[in-house]
Amino acid sequence: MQAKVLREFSRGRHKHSACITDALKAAEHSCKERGIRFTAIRRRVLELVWASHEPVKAYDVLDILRNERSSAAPPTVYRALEFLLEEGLVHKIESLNAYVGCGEPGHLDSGQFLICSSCGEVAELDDPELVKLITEKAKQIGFSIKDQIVEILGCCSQCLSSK
Amino acid sequence: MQAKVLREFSRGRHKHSACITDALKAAEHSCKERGIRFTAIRRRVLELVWASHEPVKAYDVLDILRNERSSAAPPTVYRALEFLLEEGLVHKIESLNAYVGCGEPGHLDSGQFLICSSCGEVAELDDPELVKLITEKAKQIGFSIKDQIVEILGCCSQCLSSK
DNA sequence: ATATGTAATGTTATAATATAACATTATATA
DNA sequence: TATATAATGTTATATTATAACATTACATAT
Repeated sequence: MQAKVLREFSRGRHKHSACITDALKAAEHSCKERGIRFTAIRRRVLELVWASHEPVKAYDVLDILRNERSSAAPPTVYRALEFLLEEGLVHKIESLNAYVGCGEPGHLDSGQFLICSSCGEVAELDDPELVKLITEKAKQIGFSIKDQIVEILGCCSQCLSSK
Repeated sequence: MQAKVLREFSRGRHKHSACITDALKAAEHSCKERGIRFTAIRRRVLELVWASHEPVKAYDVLDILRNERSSAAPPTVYRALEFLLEEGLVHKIESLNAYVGCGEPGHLDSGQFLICSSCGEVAELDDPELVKLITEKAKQIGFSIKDQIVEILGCCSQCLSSK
């Protein structure tokens, strides 16, 4: 069984304005459906997170936001990120303290991330087989799962081949 | 196939001084074997990490160390932790920014962690099947793995049954 | 036993990440 | 239009981690 790739490594091509547009539309739709407010700040933070191929730091978002909105401060960004995380619109990469747009908004599992330490990009997989195996292992010792974090560190194929 | 449990949930019993002693002995042995210095600071930090059933924060270690050694400062602790991480004597739990003793020092894989949000304890598994599956999935998209982070959040059996 | 290079630790300062707490404003809807 | 709630503004501070340079301890070559 092949894992579904929710987010690919960019491989130099792919200036992903289309991804951003799609992500914003999907977010808008998903929020409207649930009667949740997709405010200007939240939209803009999501856009900034998507704007980079690499995971984005909260304070990098803040630096940009400050140029646009004099009132921007750490809570501005962290609240927006918290909202986006809760709504499944972004993921936090724990090992980097950074954020990426969710490849499939609204989607249930938390995703598995491949982190290339060479180019800094991150791919997202959705692999039900892996999720299932982890769930089974936990069950064997009576552990009830709320969330799974899978972050795979290494080198992507593009970077490997350009060495 | 059953995962090997490198570190168990304590379940109230198990005041684990024996674990600490074993861990220190194993660490000493492993360092001696490799001609690496297991200094007093490093030993003490490892001991303090092991002293708790729960993952330990760097600054909690520092608070204790300050009472024993007037020169203790953040770098004292972070350097010791960095050393212990490199030598495979402790693990960092990325989602908690905290550290646990490695259930099997010197051991190759990075372990899979079950984190109970109720009691705060962490169990460590070594599951070759899971490692293998992750490795295969990565391979399918041409990704070369350096390290795997698996942190499973939820509730341990003890806490589940005491609800 | 002493000199010497390297590794470890000491010391000070600061960077990077994140949250608390309370005030104000905007929005939905009764 | 009043009101409750959610969102944002604002200030301050907590938490986590590293940089940079000085000093000390240790291993080992002589």
